[in-house]
Amino acid sequence: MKKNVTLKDIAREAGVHVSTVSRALAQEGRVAVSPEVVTRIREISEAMGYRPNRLASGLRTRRTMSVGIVIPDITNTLFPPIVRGVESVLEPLGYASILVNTDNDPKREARLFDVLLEHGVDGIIDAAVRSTDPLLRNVAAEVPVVTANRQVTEPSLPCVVNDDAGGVRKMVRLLQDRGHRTVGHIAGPPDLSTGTARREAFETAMRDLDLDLPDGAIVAAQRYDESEGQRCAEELLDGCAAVTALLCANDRLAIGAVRTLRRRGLDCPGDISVTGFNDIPSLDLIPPGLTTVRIPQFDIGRLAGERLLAMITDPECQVPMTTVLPVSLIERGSVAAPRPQPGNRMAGRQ
Amino acid sequence: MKKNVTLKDIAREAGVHVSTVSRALAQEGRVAVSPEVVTRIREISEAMGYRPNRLASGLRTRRTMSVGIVIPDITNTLFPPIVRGVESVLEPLGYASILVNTDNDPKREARLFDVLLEHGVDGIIDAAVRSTDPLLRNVAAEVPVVTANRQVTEPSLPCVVNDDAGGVRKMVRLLQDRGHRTVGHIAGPPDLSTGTARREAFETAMRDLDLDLPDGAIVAAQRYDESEGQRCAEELLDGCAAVTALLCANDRLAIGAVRTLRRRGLDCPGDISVTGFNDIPSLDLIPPGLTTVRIPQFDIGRLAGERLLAMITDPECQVPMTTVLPVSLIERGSVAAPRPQPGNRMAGRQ
DNA sequence: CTGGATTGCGCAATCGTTTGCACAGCTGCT
DNA sequence: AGCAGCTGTGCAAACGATTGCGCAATCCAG
Repeated sequence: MKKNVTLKDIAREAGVHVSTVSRALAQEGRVAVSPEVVTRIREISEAMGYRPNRLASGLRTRRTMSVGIVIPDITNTLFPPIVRGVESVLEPLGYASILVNTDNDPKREARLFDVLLEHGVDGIIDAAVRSTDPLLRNVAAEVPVVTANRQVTEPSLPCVVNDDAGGVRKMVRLLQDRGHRTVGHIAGPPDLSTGTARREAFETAMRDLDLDLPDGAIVAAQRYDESEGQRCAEELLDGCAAVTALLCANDRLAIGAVRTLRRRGLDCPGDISVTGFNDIPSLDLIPPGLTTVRIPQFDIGRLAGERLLAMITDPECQVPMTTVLPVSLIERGSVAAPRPQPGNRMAGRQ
Repeated sequence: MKKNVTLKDIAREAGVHVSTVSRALAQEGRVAVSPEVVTRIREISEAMGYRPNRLASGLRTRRTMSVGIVIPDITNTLFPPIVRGVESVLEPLGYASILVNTDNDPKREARLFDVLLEHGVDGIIDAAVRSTDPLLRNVAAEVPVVTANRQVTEPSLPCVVNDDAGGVRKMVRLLQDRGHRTVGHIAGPPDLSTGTARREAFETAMRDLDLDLPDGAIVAAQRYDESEGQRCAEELLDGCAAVTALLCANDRLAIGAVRTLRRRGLDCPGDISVTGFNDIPSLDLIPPGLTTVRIPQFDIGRLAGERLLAMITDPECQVPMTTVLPVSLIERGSVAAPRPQPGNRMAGRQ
């Protein structure tokens, strides 16, 4: 493991003081250095293969050129594009991203926040935040924080989120257009902003469009995953047989719901229509082709990155508290008109 | 942004010197500190919410408690489980992972290596390495490096890889069992170890099992993605009409190949069988259900993490140069017996 | 030609930890 | 009693970069 070349080495080579080297290499010093010296030092540092020591400079300046990205789980395909979006703005500037997975475990989350702060990250993007997250509040007191995709209830932290309400509204309208009157909702976890926002939007839209919302037509999942989708669909179908469509708070729930339908011998969309949310990658390849709401995953990350960057570079600057990104409806094969005779459903059920 | 509490603050509070605090907090100092002082200092540091400054300690010790993870692209579902595997061993010990995406771009890769080294990572796990990678060689001279999933040609760097050859062999034997005699191969990029290893294994297996390997039955992709799979399948079908099965070097190539078949009006597996490699997540949901080779993605990461950890904690230790993990065959719906009359294919082609 | 402003650079302190060394007090041996 | 060997703690020098301050040298105006 060979020794790295430092400012001192360059200074010795160039016959100047290390402070001069530092200033020559700094892009925009307020202290002037003669142009000739600058170019000479630049050349020497280039030739010697100088690589700044971020530890040393960070120690002195409290700026490490690194950020933390907090997500629930990188194997969930929703998040990688968000991460790439963040990177797309931070990486070109030389920032390193420390990525951590919380697995939705508060203990883990606390530990990971500590790890990030120990490393002195310049800022944090949190896509794993729960609606009420006391830890993050404390973290935000020490370093800039932006939440992505999700938000805290009290909008005390800048966030970049999707137009969840708009997406649900469009979807309910689509189902109404297709002739559905009784729509069930598999809601997301109540402790996540996406879970509650989409649920509230669903209830509002159903009311506004004068559709039927019987008891038991809404079941909330504990987690955003297929098995919960499966479980909730069972519960919902058992509790509310009248539904002709299932609006799910997220694609994975929807995939689980479709699986339940299949196991009950029901066809999607023939017997029951199902819709998702997010339009996660390769969703188009999975039958019956989920009709869903596409969210701009990459842009969520990108904008969150930009907001964070603004906060980092100018701590005084006022970034918008809430940035809502537009969503769009993606129609595939999982929505059809409801069967004319409700009796048909019973046939498939046997 | 409040100031952090430092060793000095604790020292003042405890009425001892900062060096004593440092030693009291260090898990296993060779210099003794009296037990009473240790517990008192521990309590005070706990009460004051002390958080060690990794920058300062890293500056002094050249150990930062962080590692770099280099992958081509986190949105490629092959890699997230590997990343989680690495984390599963490093995170509990308090390591932070700096994750970078190379996009298979050497320029980017060079920049990212610099970023990692500037931050003084204690080691690097590289899952994006090309067979010949001069940059990584230099990096490895400065810090421990383990390659995961892929390896460099000269096994000068410790690697944790899959039994590519074994997987291909099993697959060729399966196809033979099903009655195939002329099998095409969509090979991976020639600059990746997985590309060449699987291709060589394919050629060997075909020869060993005495199957037909006509000219044009092997086409190499430039990248591991669906569009290349599509393109290569076109080329292969045009150049070698006799094949009844396509063994693809990876799942994404296989998905592309299936798409080409569909566009040509050919059925998979009815007209042509197709197989993949890796068994990436949610592959089971995509029709026709790719028969593929499952690789232990998580374990690849986990073992790579363990190897790296060993190298970090004991620079003298000799870790095994090559660790090969067993793979298993996953049979789904994309393989069937070849059609008895080869003429049928032409019918579908019109 | 002189004096104040400006320019270019060096000096040294600093960021928070770690660690080799020194040293004081104590033990136990002769 | 004297001395070697502990043990527990303090001192101070690093690690590599940044930056306020000071001081020469230069410049320009009066």
